[in-house]
Amino acid sequence: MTLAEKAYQFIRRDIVRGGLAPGQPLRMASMSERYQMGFSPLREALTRLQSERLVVSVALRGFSVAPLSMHEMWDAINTRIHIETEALRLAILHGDDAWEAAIVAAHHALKLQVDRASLANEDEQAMLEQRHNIFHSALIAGCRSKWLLDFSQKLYVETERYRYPMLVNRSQDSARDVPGEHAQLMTATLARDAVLACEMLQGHLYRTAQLLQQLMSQGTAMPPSEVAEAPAL
Amino acid sequence: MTLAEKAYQFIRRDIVRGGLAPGQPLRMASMSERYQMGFSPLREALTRLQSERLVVSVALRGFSVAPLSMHEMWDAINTRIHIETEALRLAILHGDDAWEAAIVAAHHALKLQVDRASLANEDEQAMLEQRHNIFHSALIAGCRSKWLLDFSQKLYVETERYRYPMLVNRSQDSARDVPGEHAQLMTATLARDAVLACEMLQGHLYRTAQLLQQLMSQGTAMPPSEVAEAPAL
DNA sequence: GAAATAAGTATTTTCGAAAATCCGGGTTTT
DNA sequence: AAAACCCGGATTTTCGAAAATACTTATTTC
Repeated sequence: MTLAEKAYQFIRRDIVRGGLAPGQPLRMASMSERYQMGFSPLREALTRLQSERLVVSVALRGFSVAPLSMHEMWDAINTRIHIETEALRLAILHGDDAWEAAIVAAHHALKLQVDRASLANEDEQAMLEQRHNIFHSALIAGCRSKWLLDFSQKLYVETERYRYPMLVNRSQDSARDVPGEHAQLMTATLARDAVLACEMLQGHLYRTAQLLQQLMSQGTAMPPSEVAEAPAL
Repeated sequence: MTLAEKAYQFIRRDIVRGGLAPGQPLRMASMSERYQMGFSPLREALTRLQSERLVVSVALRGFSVAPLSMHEMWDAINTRIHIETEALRLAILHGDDAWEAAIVAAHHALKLQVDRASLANEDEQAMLEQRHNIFHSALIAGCRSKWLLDFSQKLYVETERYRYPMLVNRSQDSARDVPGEHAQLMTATLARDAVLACEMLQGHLYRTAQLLQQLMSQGTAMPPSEVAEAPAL
């Protein structure tokens, strides 16, 4: 793996987890110090992150971590719902045996990690997040559209940024049965019930966003942010 | 404007117009020679183009122009239809006076250029393409979703790659009244008839893709490509 | 005193060489 | 003969300094 690739992963991780705060300028000198590498791989990573909207830049004035806002979060969630339900619909239409098997496998691995993951351990949380991603990706993997998968992944990362603070104070979502939602989503998908599966997926994503909005407006987590309205579903 | 930005625009232009052929390796040495600049800005531009899928790369084996295929074209077109009709629906819902005015202006400018543009002149064709892009962007600009606009623009560029060879032998689309389609699309949009407008937009994009498929399978234009099926509308 | 100018510092961007890695061909080994 | 190994040349990737640009503070001008 090249240094530029490592830089990309490290910086991305630090932005999602808040180690690099929203709005914070990313000076080449300090980045070079922090990640122990020269300018070239850092610039490459930052350029890439810019195209994923985790980083913003102004010519000749360098890069900074993209800011967070309620409005942006709802935009990302709504767009994700639109993209992913379409992808899921297509996957249910086209998916083969391997697709189904991958979903079952991913769901099982996710369940194992949900039970295992302690709230305290950072690495367990990271693994949980990763398996969550793999499960959601597996659902739509059969859609046969590279573009939908690509967009879906970009939006997953973007929303992960907002979701991360929630993991810390996970007590809040006691009212929800997230593992249950995942199971139902999988069941509907494997039953090839596109309408139901899409509804479940939409509800799953939407409820998460609502919860995040609550948390943020309570100021329990997260930095500066204008608090916007949840658009009508 | 930085060198990296110029590099990005030049290379992008050359890929879309075919000056850099699909599959062609992009060696740093020759690129540096061709565009008269060092490696750094070139790498930055190529990294950016990679995230837009105009360029592909393998670690330590460099970059090359992304290949073209019928399958990829249909993926791009279908995804574009899905994204842009949603954006148009939202724009019709939320758009204000400035949005309407911009559409009318863009449409007028496009019409002027359609009448003016000769088939021979490269620069006139480029201007036509630019105004076409501006018109389509103006339609959905009111949608209030950065992500939808972002994705839409990426897909526009991708499909432009396929559309470009068509401009050369424009005789083929004599059966179609493209300016008429644009006018009707604008009218339906300004009348806030979302259903009709989305139908027109979908048809407009779909017919273009069909025409391209015809042209390609006739081998009138374009390099190597497996010819896939047009999916049912 | 305010605005404009200029000098000095901080920072980004770019360059070109050095380091690391890959590819092909030829040689040796099994 | 096939596989494994090594070498030389080609190419990418990375580094660190130089150039270009932005920002800050001090000085001059009106």
